[in-house]
Amino acid sequence: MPVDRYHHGNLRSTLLEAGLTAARLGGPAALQLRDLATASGVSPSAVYRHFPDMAHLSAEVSRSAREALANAMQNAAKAVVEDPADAGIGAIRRLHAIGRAYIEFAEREPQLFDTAFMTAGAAPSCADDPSAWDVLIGALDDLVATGELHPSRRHDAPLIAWSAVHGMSGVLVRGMLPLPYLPEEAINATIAGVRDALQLRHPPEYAVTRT
Amino acid sequence: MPVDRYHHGNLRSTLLEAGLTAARLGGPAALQLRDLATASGVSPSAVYRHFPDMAHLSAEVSRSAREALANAMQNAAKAVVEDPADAGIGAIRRLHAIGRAYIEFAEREPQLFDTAFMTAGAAPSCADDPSAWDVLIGALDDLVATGELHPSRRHDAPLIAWSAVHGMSGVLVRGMLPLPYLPEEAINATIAGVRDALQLRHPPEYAVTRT
DNA sequence: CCTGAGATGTGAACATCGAACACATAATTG
DNA sequence: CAATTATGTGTTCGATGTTCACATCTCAGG
Repeated sequence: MPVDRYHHGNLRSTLLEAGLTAARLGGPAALQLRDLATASGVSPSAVYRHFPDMAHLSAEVSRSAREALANAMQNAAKAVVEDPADAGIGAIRRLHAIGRAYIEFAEREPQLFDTAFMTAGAAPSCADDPSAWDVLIGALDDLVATGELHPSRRHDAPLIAWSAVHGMSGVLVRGMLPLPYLPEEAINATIAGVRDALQLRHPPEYAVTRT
Repeated sequence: MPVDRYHHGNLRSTLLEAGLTAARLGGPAALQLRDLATASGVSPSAVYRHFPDMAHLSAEVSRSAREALANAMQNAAKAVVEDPADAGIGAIRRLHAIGRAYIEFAEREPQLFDTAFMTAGAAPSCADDPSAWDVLIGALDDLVATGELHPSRRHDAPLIAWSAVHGMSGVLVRGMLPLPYLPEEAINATIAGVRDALQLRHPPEYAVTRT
């Protein structure tokens, strides 16, 4: 249908889509105005009708990447099955699930993860969009509500969880994990570390020793 | 002395120095061949006599930044005073010190920290240089030697400490710390989280409540 | 049904960037 | 002293983001 029309129709969203695809494959460096314009079947100057700047386009793509990350976490949390006999176990498993989803997103889509957090000290706060942070806050509130997390630990809990999970993601994305460690055990160690730091129970399927 | 000479003398180190200064002020984006050449009082093409590529120059500057970080950690560890009555306390305090030094380096020199870890999945391993990782390993071995860290926790310990400290650094550098948290308490929370995850003692001066 | 105004896309510029080349100059070595 | 190597210059090239005059489409109001 959209062939040979002088006007594109919805160039803005097409550019963002092309940007997301390019970022997934080549990271922030692949976000180039001329490439995205060509991929959208349009001349370079047309971009400026929808974005004041290449930086603004990149920022929007980065925001989309953060959204995709938050969605991955949310989906992982929803996939956790509740234990009817023990409400707290579900909350603990959800925290594990979102942490694991975060790191595995970084491992699965390293370039996109890099794009998500490429802003160099620009953003004054993270409060612009419903983000991974909010998903984490929700999970921690659940833990307090079910009595699994002591309220005195609630204040620092997001900082501990966020820094550990975000840090391990960055390590994996940059290929900075030294030998002989493997990504799989690194992820498990990080999740377990957060659990121990927050003094949470060990839910059955995440028991370290099984024998 | 070095005026109006056709040959610079030691252009390579001058370029690296200029690169480090530029990175400290403007981050990876400020590492531009022409600027560094001009700052070194030399024509752009001269750079290629000492580096095959701009990417190689940037990589060297990045390596220098990682070195500066490792030095900051090492110095912080050396500044810890031993307790003659309790050898273990010193080891615990050294772990705290190097973690704090890492994060505070990122806070003090965000652009340089960004430059230190700018490589996008390029490096296959981190084993190229005596790095922050080695300082961490040394501190953890000390903890085991003094009986403060249980040997069974030694294996995962570097992953836990590294991810948490590196992650909080990234959060602070990118200005991603949400309100109402302050950098100071975020740093304390991260250090305390690592300590709890590794089940270490609380050394006196880092006691949370003092009254 | 026009018709003109605003929205959207094009093409040809320009400045700047990393890079490549031939050439100039210094340092070193036999 | 001669010649080979090392190091720096000047010019040029392709690619990139950006701008501007112009072209084309859309659509509301006579």
